Amino acid sequence: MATKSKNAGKSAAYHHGNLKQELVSAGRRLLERRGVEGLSLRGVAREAGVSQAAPYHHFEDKDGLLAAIAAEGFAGLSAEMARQSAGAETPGGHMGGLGSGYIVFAFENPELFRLMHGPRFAVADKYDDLLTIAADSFMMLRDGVAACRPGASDEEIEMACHAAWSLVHGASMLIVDKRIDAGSTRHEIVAFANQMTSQLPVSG
Amino acid sequence: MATKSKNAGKSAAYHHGNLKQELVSAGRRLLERRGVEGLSLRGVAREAGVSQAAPYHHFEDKDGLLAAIAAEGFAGLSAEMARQSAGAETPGGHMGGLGSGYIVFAFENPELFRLMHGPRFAVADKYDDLLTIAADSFMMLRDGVAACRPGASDEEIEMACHAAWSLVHGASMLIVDKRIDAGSTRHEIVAFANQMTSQLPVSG
DNA sequence: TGCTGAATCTTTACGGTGTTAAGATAAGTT
DNA sequence: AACTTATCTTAACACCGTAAAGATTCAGCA
Repeated sequence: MATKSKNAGKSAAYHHGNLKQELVSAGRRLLERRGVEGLSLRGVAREAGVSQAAPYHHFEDKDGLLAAIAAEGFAGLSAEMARQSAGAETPGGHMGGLGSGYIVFAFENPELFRLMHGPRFAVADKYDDLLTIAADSFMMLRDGVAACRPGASDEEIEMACHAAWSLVHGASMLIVDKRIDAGSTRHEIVAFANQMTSQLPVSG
Repeated sequence: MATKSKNAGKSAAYHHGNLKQELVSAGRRLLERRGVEGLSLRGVAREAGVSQAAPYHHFEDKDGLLAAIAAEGFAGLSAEMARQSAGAETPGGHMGGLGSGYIVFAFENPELFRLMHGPRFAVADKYDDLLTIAADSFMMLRDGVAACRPGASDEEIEMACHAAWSLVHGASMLIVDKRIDAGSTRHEIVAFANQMTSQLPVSG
């Protein structure tokens, strides 16, 4: 009874409720299927079953939608880092988990990872929300590094943090680009990542 | 005298001699001006003063031209690495030079560096020429690492090499994406790169 | 209940893009 | 000279991002 709220029964032609989120989901789906280059706004609208101009009522332009997808990506990255580092008992182990999480996320979401670090959001006087959420994972790394070096100066910590970030980021990129073969299963990737991070002075 | 060869005087309407190389050069020019996303095949043809379909007589498609541009990029990368490491007297110093060259090249050719590591050539059953020349810089790194660890096993060397590569590649990417500020002059970048590579066990 | 304004979606259109097919022109060969 | 081949142009196609204008539904108020 009572088609009171939105979309009571099933026939959601106009106004189907949460197009915005559905466009983001459709975008993520197409992203891993066709790659960053093959991702078109019209294609996303098609996938969501909506006309080509509909997305413009929810996003300023194509980059706006991509920024929303990238934001979900950064949230997933932080979550994976938290997951892999949970339960570690030493600062070094915690650090290794963070790095493994970073690399595992890239391995399991290659196109999303590429989008997140593409040239689109480098300017970013817009997209500061994106930069904020993107900074989360960096802060996790920095805290991990700081915990490994209790008495170190700020400069030392910053440098070690840059090195750790560069190491895991570079490894992720090279794996995604298939220039390094780190295995094909999640388990192998974790092992590779642990060997990798163990080369850093912070976790020694 | 004799307008014997090609393009004797000046008026090169049809057949102006070396369109292929000129398209690559025009592409590199537009690349740093408008970025990877803003680079269109029609734009390159325009810049070279030629019709929109002319490039198809020299390259299979747009990716073919981009691959040629990327190949020049990898050659430049190897050259910069050789330049920065020349004259080093210790294996560690040599290693640091290689890393600095890598990072300096990325800093000075950001869009080219992005193109070189974009998603386009990851498939690469075509483009194996590109992969070959791209492997040059990697082999320089590997030899440098091996020289630092005379008695090490192959596995150890490979792992250390992957770590070194990841470190300099990640730093380059993060600098290009403006997520790390490593300074604005070539001198500052070299200093940053040296601090960075000194965190690796290979150069200790 | 019915009316009104706002939110949402569609249709249509414009210029730009990658790519192909057909024709024009120059260079090289015999 | 004529012929072949390489090179370049023009014209066309489907796709793309985006804007303008119209249609449809929803929410609140009489």
